[in-house]
Amino acid sequence: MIRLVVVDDHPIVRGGLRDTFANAEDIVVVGEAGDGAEGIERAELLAADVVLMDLRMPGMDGVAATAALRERCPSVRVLILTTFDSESDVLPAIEAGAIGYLLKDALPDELMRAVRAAARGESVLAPSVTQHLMGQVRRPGAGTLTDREKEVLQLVANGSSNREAAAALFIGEASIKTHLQHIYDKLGVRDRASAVAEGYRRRLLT
Amino acid sequence: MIRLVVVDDHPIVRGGLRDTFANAEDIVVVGEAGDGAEGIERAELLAADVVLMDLRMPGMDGVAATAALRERCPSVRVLILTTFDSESDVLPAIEAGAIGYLLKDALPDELMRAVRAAARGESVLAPSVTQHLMGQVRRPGAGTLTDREKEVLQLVANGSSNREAAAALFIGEASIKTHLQHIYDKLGVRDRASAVAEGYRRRLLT
DNA sequence: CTGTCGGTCCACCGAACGGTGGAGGCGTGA
DNA sequence: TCACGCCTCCACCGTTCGGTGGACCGACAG
Repeated sequence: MIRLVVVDDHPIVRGGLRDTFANAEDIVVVGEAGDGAEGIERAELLAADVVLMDLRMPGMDGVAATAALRERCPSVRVLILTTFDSESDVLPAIEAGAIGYLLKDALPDELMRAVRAAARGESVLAPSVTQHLMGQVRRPGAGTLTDREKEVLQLVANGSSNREAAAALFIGEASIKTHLQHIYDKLGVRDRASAVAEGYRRRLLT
Repeated sequence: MIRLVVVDDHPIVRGGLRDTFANAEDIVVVGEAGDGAEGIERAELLAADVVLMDLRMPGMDGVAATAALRERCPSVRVLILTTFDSESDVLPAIEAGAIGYLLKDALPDELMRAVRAAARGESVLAPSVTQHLMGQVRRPGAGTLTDREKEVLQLVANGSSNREAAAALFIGEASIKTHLQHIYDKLGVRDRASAVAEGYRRRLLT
């Protein structure tokens, strides 16, 4: 029996999911929550196997909740169920440790199969989500800049030369160059201009 | 006699302004409004010469109202009177066609002189506002890249070197350099990386 | 305690870039 | 008709950048 916790800020959605899983004899909805913090609590308390998590919620959002839950209860599988499949939603969720990512237009049948797969530790992704992911994997080192690297990139975007960025961060020019090389590798580019462009596309820069 | 309409969402402010202008024998407050849409209506209906416009208001804000009013009644002078002088407030207001921009800490005397100036078609700006404006004017052509320049900037953002961009556009490398120089001038930057950053900030790039 | 990761730093080199000051052609609108 | 904006192109020069292949340190996890 798979113990499921549903986390979504809309009571309607929670009701719909409860109904859906009422038809499955191997899945039982043991708890519900209206925001991330509550979801973590319920999942831990009720010994959930799988958590169905919405992303956009008031208070603690789904990404933060997923990360926190993975930290505290690594055995719990988090399956994202949301309306949005933009890159800026998908990537942080996966990074945070979600095992799957479905869209709310999924059929009840798909949903149940996904929950069973998640319980077994397998990943299920909506097709459009797969695309985004492929795009990331193609770039080795996958898009996660360190804090320092983000600082450097921001300075470069603001017009700093390597020398100026070094002065701003109180480090040597050589370090700036090293950071930039790492940034180029991670973003899959070859110069500062396109690194800045990638930074904006991935919402790393403001 | 200068016919003035006051647009501000705070009744207190409107009252203060009415008092202020009661002492001027060449200015008469013919109407008031609490938001932009109402302000446009009043200004047109009452044949205003000058409109004193707040920027931050519920409903239609001052910038939108200024633009709409300039569109419908080009003879009406819009004088911004607000608390804020940040670049993000000032520039849109000026662009929208405001003839002057004062801050609410202006003295009554200054205010009246500004209204008279506006009625004559002259511009009066608060000192700090002038600074912002200079910063923009210093960049000639201000922010309007030509189609060709946008193409070049897009290519650079996508990682092209000057040589590659030249090949892509079937022109010489020298032309790319010239375009880039123009782009730097217009955007107020000194290198391709920050040009790309500005491009994203101004939504010229995708 | 031994990898691994993040951050710092070094040297060298060729290539690319940015700055400057031009110039000519072409179309549009005053 | 003439000025203006836009696009194209040229030469020269110093500076900066990007590429490579290292190196050391501290922190943290396995």
